Amino acid sequence: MSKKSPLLKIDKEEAIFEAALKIITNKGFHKARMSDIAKQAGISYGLIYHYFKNKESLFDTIINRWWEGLFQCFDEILGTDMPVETKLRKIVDYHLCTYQDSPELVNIFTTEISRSTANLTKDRLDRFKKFISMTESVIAEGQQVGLLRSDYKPRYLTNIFLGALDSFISTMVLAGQKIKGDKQRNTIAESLLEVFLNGAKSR
Amino acid sequence: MSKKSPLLKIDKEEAIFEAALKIITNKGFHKARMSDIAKQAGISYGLIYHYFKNKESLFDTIINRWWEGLFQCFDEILGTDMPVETKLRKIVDYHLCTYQDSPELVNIFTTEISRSTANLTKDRLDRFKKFISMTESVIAEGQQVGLLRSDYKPRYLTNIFLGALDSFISTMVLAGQKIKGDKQRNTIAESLLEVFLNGAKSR
Amino acid sequence: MSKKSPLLKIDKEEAIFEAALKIITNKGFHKARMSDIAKQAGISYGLIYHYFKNKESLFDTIINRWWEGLFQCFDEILGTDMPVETKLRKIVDYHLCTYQDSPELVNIFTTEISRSTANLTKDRLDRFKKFISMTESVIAEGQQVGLLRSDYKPRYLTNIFLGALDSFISTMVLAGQKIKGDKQRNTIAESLLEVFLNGAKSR
Amino acid sequence: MSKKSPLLKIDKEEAIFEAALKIITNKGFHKARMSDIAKQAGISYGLIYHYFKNKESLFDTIINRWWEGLFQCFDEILGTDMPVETKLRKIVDYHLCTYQDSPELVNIFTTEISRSTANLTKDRLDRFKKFISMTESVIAEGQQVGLLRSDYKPRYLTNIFLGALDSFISTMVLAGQKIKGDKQRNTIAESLLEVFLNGAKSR
DNA sequence: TATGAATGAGGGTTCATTCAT
DNA sequence: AATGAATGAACCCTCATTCAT
Repeated sequence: MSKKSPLLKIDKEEAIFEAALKIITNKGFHKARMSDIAKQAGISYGLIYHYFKNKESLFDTIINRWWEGLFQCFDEILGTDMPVETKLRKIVDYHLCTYQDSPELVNIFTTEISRSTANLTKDRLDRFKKFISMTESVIAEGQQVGLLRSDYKPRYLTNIFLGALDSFISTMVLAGQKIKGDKQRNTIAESLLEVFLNGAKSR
Repeated sequence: MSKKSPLLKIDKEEAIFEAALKIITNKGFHKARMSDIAKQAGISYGLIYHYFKNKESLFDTIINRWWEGLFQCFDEILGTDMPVETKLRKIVDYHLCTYQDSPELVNIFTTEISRSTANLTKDRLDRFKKFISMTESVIAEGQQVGLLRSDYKPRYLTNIFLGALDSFISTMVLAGQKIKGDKQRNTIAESLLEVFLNGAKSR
Repeated sequence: MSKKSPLLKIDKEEAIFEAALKIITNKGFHKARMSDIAKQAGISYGLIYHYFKNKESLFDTIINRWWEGLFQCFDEILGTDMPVETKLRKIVDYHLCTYQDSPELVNIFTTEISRSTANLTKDRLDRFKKFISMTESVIAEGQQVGLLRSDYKPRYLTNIFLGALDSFISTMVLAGQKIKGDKQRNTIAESLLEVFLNGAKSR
Repeated sequence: MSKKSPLLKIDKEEAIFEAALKIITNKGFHKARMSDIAKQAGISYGLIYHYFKNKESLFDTIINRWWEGLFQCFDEILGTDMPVETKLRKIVDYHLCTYQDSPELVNIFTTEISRSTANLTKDRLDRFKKFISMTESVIAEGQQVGLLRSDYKPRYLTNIFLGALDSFISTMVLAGQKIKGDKQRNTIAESLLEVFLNGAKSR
């Protein structure tokens, strides 16, 4: 019988993770202090270094969670015969669902990685390029099957697609908006896709 | 014939400005050191402080240049009877032309302001909101005149429009791409607009 | 028996305090470097900032110690029926005793606060004025009970009294003199008071 | 015929001197910037270096003016047969008259030299000690002729005398008081001297 | 003389990281 | 595992002084 119930290792690590998400979201990676994160997590700041090698690796852990989910999403998409519309919808859904669960995670991805060269390491850039090119392969497939117009480079259409998606997220992040319920999420996903598919449809 | 051609005051200030653009683009605002900027500008450390009050104000000067150009662009658009397509085209052109002239300026705007809450001051957020709402007014006009579908909120279409635009820029920034010549710029602008107008067109 | 006797937290803070006293005494507040103080205290540079917010607050802590002692001294004086001579003697004794214990503290008070407008904040000036006016109230009481001549403004006599006191201190400070033992302190206190009381006595 | 009447060399130097007096009085020697002084003097700050070697020497020039006047005062006193009361009165008068003419000069002497070890160089300390010992010789003479009590060391009485004098000055400086007219100056001088002479008189 | 642009050493402060307990 | 004191490199900014014109 312990007087208090200590967090398990995994819980403590998760607490630090969540704290880092919140602090980095609010102040940005550079202005986020390890002491801020510790305070937010309710632990002493020396302890962070038991769970994470350093600030950089804490950051990487956050970003990894994003990429792992996203690449898992692509695993379910690529090489299957599901319709291109569905594939695009899944990409959109991954973004919006993650935003629903953890707006901070999406925010950090958007501000610190997707848009910034400041924190860019080779590893990070590589994964980013991989993400772009996997999306592009879906777009290209859409052009091949006649869903999307072929007079533009696949890269152009990819930019437009991801740009529209990204912009929704960013705007909500900046405005501090939450996605309230699955219904609102569906509305956003559908309007996004419809405008894109309509605009880019083959004729 | 002078033995050397010393920089005029205005040139020196501009040299610092350009150096700051380059350094901040490469390292981000926080990692950019004033000493880096001085070295890049080819001047001594303290001289920056003759021309700019401090790092923050140097940053503001950069951002201001972007906003001034953009708001001037809107001055030529808002309240005129030019077609909505032309208005949207002008917004796109401002972004692409500025990118052509000074990719760094656009990059900094995109990474440090448009996406980041880290450097956000009230002033900066206000101007950002103003930009969004001015764009929205053009979109809404498009809905009123029957160019754009009215079953989506103007804010949604605005996000899609700006998102697509922003994404193009960001991708080029990340990839280190330059826009080569006016012809390539036109192609980008046209595909962007056509996809958007098609996708969002009233029917 | 411990291998070494580490300083307690409170001792470390006191060590910094003492180091600051010494350095500021020797070089003045402005020329005193935080690194000097750290070196003198035998600690690393950044540690000072664990104990004191910044240089200014370290300075304030020093000054506060002076004022707290002095105001406590007045608490024991004001509103009591002890003879005016005794009250004045207590004021003199506070100065001389503090000088005996910590010449640096008195020196800093004298040079950086009592005489200088350079470091004067509103708070500091207010406390100084309070000190003057409390002394003046003792002098005025001496005039009322017929101990001191009433043909001069109480403020004049106060100046003469405090001036003589201050001058003793300053001279010893400048000369690096120490008060050796209670007997010497008594001699100084008595000659000071006798000359003042004689010179200012009612007749 | 010049469009404006340029200041003579001596006037310009004097303008800098006066400006330095004012600025150093307000901000203290360390916080006083050369650019502040230049602005106050109405000249460019590079020009100060034509008239004064550096900041330190500008400071010395100020202090010298004080000492020169004071030592000249002692020249008229020492070795003459004028009564000791008159000699002391002349010392008091020099302080008060100088304060009347240039409160800043007296203030700087009081705050930066008489009380501070921060700016103390050997030269400055030597002159200060010379001043003390010349005053002491007058006091000692007073003891010899039976005007002042001999049971105290001359140095003690000197401290009391100079302390009272100094305190008047300091209080007026801190309060921003001016001496209005010769009559007020006389009152101050007389009360000071009377209290001292009474208190210290032989019996 | 006169200007003010230019230089750069110096110092306060922050904060990631280490380490003794 | 946990704490937080301790370390010190890094970086912004100031300002006395120099120098080209």
